[in-house]
Amino acid sequence: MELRLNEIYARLVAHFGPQHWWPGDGAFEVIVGAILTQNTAWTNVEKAMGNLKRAGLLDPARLHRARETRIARLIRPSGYFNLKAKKLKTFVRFLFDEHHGKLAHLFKRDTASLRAELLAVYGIGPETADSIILYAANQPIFVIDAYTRRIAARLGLSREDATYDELQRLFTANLPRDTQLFNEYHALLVMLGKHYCRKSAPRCGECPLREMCPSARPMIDRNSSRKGRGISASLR
DNA sequence: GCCCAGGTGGGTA
DNA sequence: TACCCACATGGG
Repeated sequence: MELRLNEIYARLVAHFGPQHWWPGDGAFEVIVGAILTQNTAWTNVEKAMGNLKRAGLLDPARLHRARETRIARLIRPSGYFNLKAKKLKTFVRFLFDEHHGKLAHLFKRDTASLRAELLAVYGIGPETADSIILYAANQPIFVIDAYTRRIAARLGLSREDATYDELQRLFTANLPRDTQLFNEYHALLVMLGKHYCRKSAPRCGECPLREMCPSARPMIDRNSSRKGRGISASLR
């Protein structure tokens, strides 16, 4: 298994190049982005983040003081704005109540306790918690998302109904525990998912993993027989 | 007009 | 535990 995960990574890097996700943005921006992107396209999140930034609210203390209704108005483009405003407020309240408003204080604890503490906060589930741990706290944990789930299933690495923890174990048990590797690997899987391994109408003909993917051919056949948008159309 | 997007929490059986 | 549902905007 380890060999395949290594080969997958090598192919993705060769195809997409290094991603450098969330490097320059501060840890707090990463957290806000992680909450706003829940079940939402990143382009919409960028609009909402821009609004928050212009309003000077990409700052724990200022966000803590801001009205929830105002936050909701600003993050409207990211969808679920009432819910996400509540989640953002809940997080900063937690940060100030438990950690003096300092992310450095929160991030001091070991990965397992940090994860447990984040999961206890309203609005933070496994993926958001792990995104925060990996991309904001820079601790080695593998993030599982809809793309990772779909790609792993199509590659035959996991069952369709695998749980979050099972998928996470698949990657962490077969890769060196390295923050930078986990960061790049997850970002590359998202790129693959967006461009080739889409939910409907996957573009297997151009996928860098097509030779090692058992679902590639049936996927192409289904599409080409139905709409003529399979490998022949993809390869032009 | 329809499907989809870097999920999560709450309710019901 | 296992489903089902609400939450909502914007792009293809």
